[in-house]
Amino acid sequence: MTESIWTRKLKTSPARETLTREQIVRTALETLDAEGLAGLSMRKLAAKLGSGATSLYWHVPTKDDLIDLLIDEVWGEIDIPEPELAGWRSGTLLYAHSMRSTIMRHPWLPEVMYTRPSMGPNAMTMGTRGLALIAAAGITGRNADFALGTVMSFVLGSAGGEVATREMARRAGQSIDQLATAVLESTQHLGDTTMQESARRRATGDIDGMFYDSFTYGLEIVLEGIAARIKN
Amino acid sequence: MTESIWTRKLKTSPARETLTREQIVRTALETLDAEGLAGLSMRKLAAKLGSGATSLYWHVPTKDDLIDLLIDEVWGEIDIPEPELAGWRSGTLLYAHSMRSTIMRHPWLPEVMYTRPSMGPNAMTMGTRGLALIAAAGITGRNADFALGTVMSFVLGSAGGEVATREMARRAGQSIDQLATAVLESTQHLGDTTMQESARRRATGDIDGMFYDSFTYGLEIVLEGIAARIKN
DNA sequence: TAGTCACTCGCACACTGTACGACAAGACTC
DNA sequence: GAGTCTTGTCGTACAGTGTGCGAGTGACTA
Repeated sequence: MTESIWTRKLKTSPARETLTREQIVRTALETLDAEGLAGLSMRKLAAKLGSGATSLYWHVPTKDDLIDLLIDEVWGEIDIPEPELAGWRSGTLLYAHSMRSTIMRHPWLPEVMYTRPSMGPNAMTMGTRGLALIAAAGITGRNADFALGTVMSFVLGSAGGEVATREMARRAGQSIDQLATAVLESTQHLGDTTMQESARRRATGDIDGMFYDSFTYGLEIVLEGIAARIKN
Repeated sequence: MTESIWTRKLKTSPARETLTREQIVRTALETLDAEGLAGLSMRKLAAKLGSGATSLYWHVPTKDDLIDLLIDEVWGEIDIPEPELAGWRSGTLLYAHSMRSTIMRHPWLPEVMYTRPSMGPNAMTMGTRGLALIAAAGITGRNADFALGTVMSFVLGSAGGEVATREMARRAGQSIDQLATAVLESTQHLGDTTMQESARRRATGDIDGMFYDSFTYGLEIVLEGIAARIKN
């Protein structure tokens, strides 16, 4: 007998201070949320971790793979209720809202989604649980895939449009309200009264509320359309 | 009197061979369609035009601005029928299909859309004509903006998902069918029968057709949802 | 003939992802 | 204790990126 387990356990635990993939993912996520996709470079990330730039490549094959990890990490934040508890309709409603707010917390998501559709474990369970909700509505087979796809497409498209607008304002150094009035002014020069009115609606009143209302209105349309499909 | 208009006109036309913005936009669009967003660099574009790299910057302030021009250029390809001719429902259907096929022709579109929402002239008229369709359905004011936004969000999300999947296969050097069977195999290891069946549906049978069916199914849901909104 | 305008372009800067190979520290075997 | 293996770090280097700057050039005007 050379050692008690206790000291031995201490020895087995990382003796040399070392980078971990979890650590990298966590820090990368923070940078991404704070500075956007353009603000994430391997060198800056390494600096933030206090390591050499190329050390990261031992833990992660490539930057794109790191982003895949980040996407799946974030999918894990989405709540999908059990259909037994919520019923298919309010369950899907909650799911859509949870997906939306996850995207709002991580505004870089839509941009990368259209380059690298994630197939990680969290994306998988999201699919499973989503299909369970749709199945509770009585839709099965191919149509279940389609119906779930419709909800996800809408949420991604809608939330994506919102983050894009906010990003545009940020880039121009304006608040969204300032951007809205700027757009309104630019429509004044055109003779297009339809767009003028639309722009005026956006420029006057609470924009955050309008984004939210737009989302719930569209979600209602989608859910109502699915409900109509069931009855027939 | 110094010159006849005829010779004068010839003189006024570009005497020195010179780059034009239209030319740049056209060539950039070709490269983008052929090689994707990552394949477009200012140097390569200039080389393709037979000019020095920084010459482009006289005609276009920055690469991002060039992409804005390209986005609006492409919006111009979308057909939006007059509501008087098609009625709101089939008019919106045609519009959505036209938007989808435009995105499929220019697969880089979704990716850039979520960074730079376009506000160019073509985007404007697209908005006007879209709102006209919705107005024909009897929806006005805020709700018209919302309803149109729902359709566009769905189309963008759905078509975006499709191009992302195709892009993923391309990157892996596989056909979409090969990708689908690869995904099916990867689900075999998991005990998740729901996703297994879903993956099997995708792996067996015509994938192009399935993408199309998925789109029309979702579009039907959206239109039905809007129709339900009108009746009440 | 001189001057102005419209445009081109080479150079340079700061930055990117990442391949490569040298290095080191702890763990394992004899 | 000595030697080898595994795990991990990191400096250097390469090929690329967007673009600011300033010099240069051809055509037109006064």
